[in-house]
Amino acid sequence: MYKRYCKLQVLYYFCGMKKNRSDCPISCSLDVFGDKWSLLIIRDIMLRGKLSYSEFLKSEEKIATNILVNRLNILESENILSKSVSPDNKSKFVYSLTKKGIDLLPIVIEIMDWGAKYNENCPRREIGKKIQVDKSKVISDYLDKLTEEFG
Amino acid sequence: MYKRYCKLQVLYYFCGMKKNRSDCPISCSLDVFGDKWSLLIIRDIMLRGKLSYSEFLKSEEKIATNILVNRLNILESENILSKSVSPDNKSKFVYSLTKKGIDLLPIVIEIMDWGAKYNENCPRREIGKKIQVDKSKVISDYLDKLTEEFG
DNA sequence: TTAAGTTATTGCATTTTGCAAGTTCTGCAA
DNA sequence: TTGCAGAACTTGCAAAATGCAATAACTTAA
Repeated sequence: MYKRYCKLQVLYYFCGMKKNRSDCPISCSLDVFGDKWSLLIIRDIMLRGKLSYSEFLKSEEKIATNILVNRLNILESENILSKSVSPDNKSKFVYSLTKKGIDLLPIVIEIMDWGAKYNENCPRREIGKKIQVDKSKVISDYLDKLTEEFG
Repeated sequence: MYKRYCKLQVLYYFCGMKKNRSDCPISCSLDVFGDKWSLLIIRDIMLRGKLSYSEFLKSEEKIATNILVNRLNILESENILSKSVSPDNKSKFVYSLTKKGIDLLPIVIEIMDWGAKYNENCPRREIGKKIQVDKSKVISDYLDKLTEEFG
């Protein structure tokens, strides 16, 4: 029963919501991931090795289950994530980044760097420190890693 | 009368809303500008030479007046924008980017590049084409320009 | 066929957004 | 000094999105 609902949700997304506010690339991008949750899901899968609904749910920001389902559907509809049955556990789904999703990496890295620079209460972890030393190397290294893993 | 209200809005922002969802720098950044409008205001001032309330209001995405006031207050409270009387027209305010605001440039550029790459209906303008050729040069050129203008 | 793990839905309260209309403020010119 | 026009801001209401807690559906393996 809820599969049908899920498909409806995707359908609504494509039918009703496809109106971009303008043809500005920044505006169009924000139409897709301009909210407080989408890029955190991307972060989890991109930098923290999380792959499944239940793992995303455990993140410290405490996303609600309905919001998570909704965002996963949108990101899948937009071809940023793709969903498949886990090879390890056949009753489980795993999400992977498409090329389009992997290409969000520089945005995520820049946001992380800015956030760490201007928030005293945000400690830089390994990756944050590496970014300070050589940001473009971090990006190209992760790009290779993600391409190997998902691409 | 509305000046007092404006100060109240800022007060509410500082008192009530200062709860970051986590100490992750990405999450903290999104707590500030993770919505569909804030970065469009930044874009207008950063790349389009817009400086005032009435100019922001004219952008093609058609932000509502109450949302615009709210976001300007937040961005000012967060020390991303600063507000002053226009030297040209004393009955007018102009906003300028702080250092913290200028440092959003790489994020904005990366979002623009991604958006142009994955939206056929988003034509690349001059800056979009320059980004394809040499992104880091575009960033450093604009950084110089913005620093001279605002910094 | 049932238990355990995983994913999805629902209903309701709260918050945010969108929209349209109106208000206040400021400087300037008559 | 008054009135006007441009600019900035507020308000009220409807609509949409979010947050929360409880529940339901699905899948596989035993």
